[in-house]
Amino acid sequence: MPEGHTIHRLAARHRQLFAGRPVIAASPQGRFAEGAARLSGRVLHEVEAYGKHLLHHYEGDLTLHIHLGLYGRFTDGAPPAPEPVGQVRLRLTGRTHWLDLRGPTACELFDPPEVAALRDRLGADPLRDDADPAAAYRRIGRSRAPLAGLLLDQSVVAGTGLIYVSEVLFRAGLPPTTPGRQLSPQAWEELWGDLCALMKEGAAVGRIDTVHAAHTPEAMGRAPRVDRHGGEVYVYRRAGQPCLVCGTEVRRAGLGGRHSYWCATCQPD
DNA sequence: CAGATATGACAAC
DNA sequence: TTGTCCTATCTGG
Repeated sequence: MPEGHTIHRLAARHRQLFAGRPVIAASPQGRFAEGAARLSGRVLHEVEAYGKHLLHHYEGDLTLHIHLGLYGRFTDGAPPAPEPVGQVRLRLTGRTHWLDLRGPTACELFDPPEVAALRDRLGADPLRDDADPAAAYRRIGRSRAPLAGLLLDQSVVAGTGLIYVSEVLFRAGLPPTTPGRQLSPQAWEELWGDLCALMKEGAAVGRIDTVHAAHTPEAMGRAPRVDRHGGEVYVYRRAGQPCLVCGTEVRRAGLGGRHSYWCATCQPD
């Protein structure tokens, strides 16, 4: 369930549970056996999220790099750890908790140059203090590519996924096909500010809510919508359903290999 | 049960 | 643009 807010939450969780002490690492599934062996017994110094990437920095300049991709997920708990069920790529055990990782796109060990290379190829992360939104606008403002694609490009903005991009464009009243260079610096400033606010709230709460108070189920006199991703949203995965604001049928179209959702009335060309 | 689906990313055409 | 990775969960029969 990973957009950037989830990864930042996981970073805080892992820091709290494991940082400052040695951990035991194992790969019950076997696919990360070598890495787990190298890791095992080291002290976890710091945990960091960068966009959708999670980094565990261990003693001896060894960093565990994890990207959950579409399917990856973590579970944790207090001992005793359950018998591994399914494909557990990595199990960490600390003093007070265990942690299981399944189905990640990436689970690998990085040395410092590899960590630096990762940072270098990632764009502005709305959840990081060191984000550089001006650099992102330099890419966006001179591109003819659709805004949705630019915002999903992790080298432009890091941590945004389909939900946040669809929703922030709805809130800005911009269709996903808007050419990047059509966005004024002021419009970018607002978009970036909204993205930061939405994702910070998402990271704090643990779900994605993007619907303004005026359009909540209570305010509009409708039933709350419970979706698998667990929040109230305007357009994401609502194709064919009425727009929460104007009633127009929400549309969906393929855009750069991903789906894009929008209301043609609230987000006119 | 088989089949479809999923908030992602990358390689190969 | 298409296919592949990889795992769990939800759907329909």
